[in-house]
Amino acid sequence: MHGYDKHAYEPFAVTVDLAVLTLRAGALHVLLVERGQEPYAGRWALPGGFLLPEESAETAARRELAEETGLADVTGLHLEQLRTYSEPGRDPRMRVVSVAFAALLPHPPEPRGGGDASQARWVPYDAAVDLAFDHDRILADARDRVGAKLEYTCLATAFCPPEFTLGELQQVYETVWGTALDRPNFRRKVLATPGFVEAVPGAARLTGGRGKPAALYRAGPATTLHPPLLRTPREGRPA
Amino acid sequence: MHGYDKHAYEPFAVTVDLAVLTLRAGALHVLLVERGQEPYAGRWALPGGFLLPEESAETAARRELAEETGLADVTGLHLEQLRTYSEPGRDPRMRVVSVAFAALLPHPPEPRGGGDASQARWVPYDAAVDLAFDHDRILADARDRVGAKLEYTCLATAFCPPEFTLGELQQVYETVWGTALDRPNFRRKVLATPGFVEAVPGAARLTGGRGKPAALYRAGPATTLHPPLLRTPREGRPA
DNA sequence: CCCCTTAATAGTCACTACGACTATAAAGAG
DNA sequence: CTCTTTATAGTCGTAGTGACTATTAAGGGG
Repeated sequence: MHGYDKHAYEPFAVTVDLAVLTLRAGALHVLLVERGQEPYAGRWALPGGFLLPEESAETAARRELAEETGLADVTGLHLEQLRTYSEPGRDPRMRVVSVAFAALLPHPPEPRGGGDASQARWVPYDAAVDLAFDHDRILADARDRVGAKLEYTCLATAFCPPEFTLGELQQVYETVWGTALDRPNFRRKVLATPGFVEAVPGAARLTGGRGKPAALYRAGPATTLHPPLLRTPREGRPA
Repeated sequence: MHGYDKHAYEPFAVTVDLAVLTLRAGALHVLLVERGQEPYAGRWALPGGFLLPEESAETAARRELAEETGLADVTGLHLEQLRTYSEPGRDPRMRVVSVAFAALLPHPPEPRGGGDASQARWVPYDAAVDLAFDHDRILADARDRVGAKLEYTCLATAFCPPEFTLGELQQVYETVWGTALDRPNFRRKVLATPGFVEAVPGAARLTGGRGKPAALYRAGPATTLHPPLLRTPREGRPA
């Protein structure tokens, strides 16, 4: 362990891969880049790249996101380590160990290609298939993780702008989980959880024109939900 | 991204570190090895070591566990990736990225030193301080993760032998969480969760001699708890 | 042998959380 | 003005659970 004598020290390439998720027009989207070179040239992939000698995986993840997509200094970016993929053969060129991240952001700007990516684009989650490397699996793992964390953390606000309506917050849950939620019950639950959201006094937003204006809320100081907001097996009514 | 042109490919050493947890005499213990060489020679550390070229991190974790501690082919070992630690400078010798695992096992055998470890030993969790590298942090993260997963998964049975009493299962929760639970309520909850445990027909075990013999149970097919078994802020009565 | 202790198991009660639902309020469209 | 849409308020019944009390089945000490 941690010694040179017993096992030869073998060098590995270490990369980061990012599953950047957001909500656009009520649908879950993921940020993909088109690969400019072999292997998998022309195929879509998650943004990512090699770790530099003097940076942590978290730092590298932010740098790569900025470089490849032009999403520099995004406000409200939630970055979270997913897991590390280390199966031999996952990169046909060489031995690569990749630290995968899930990133959530609100109000996504339009990305541009850059770095090694010929272009970058938001792609609906369901259309993001047949990706390069094992990125299909990483993306699925990211969605699973995010869906699970919605249950017992306040993560959902990471998909929302600084001020949002409860309807928008509910849309986050409905979109990620793929289920419909009862609006009064959702509202009761969120407001009953101390620190989840805070009312913005006197503010309201017209919801796309029609209907009663909704009150605005900000994310509160809480990070976990006690008790959790469970996604029950059979919930909601048809949308 | 994943190209050679833009960034130089920098080699890293990749290791695995294991936080192997078990219950001994009603207390949480962690498996530690004494380092045989610099850096941190003589200090206690989590078992672990370098990844070999043709193995995944999971494979390496099992191999290192066997090599360094003599715990070869342990039955009922639960191995789970925790996260990857990649801060520069976490190893004074060189740039090392480490994939950390949490491992749970029942009825631990007495380990022996081996490999690069001069000795291996079960250490009570609270006594496992001042470890080498950033292993204090990894160990704390492992305990947090296990404690959280007890709430919404059937992980607790991984600490128990194949057949166990509900009292033993409750001890797992109480020990990891550090709280006392009400026995009748715990029982009601566990038995009401389909697939958590299955009764072993006609079997009972004398519980240390005194008291009514307890019925024996096996782990059931379920993996998640719906609804979860929450550790509430103020729970239980003084032990 | 009886009674005490210990631990497992059974059952009660009240309160909370929540799913399902109805009702009201406030906006725009026609 | 009325219809539609969306937000918000409130009601009702039930499942889950915290806090208990009661009973059962073992060993130990007199």
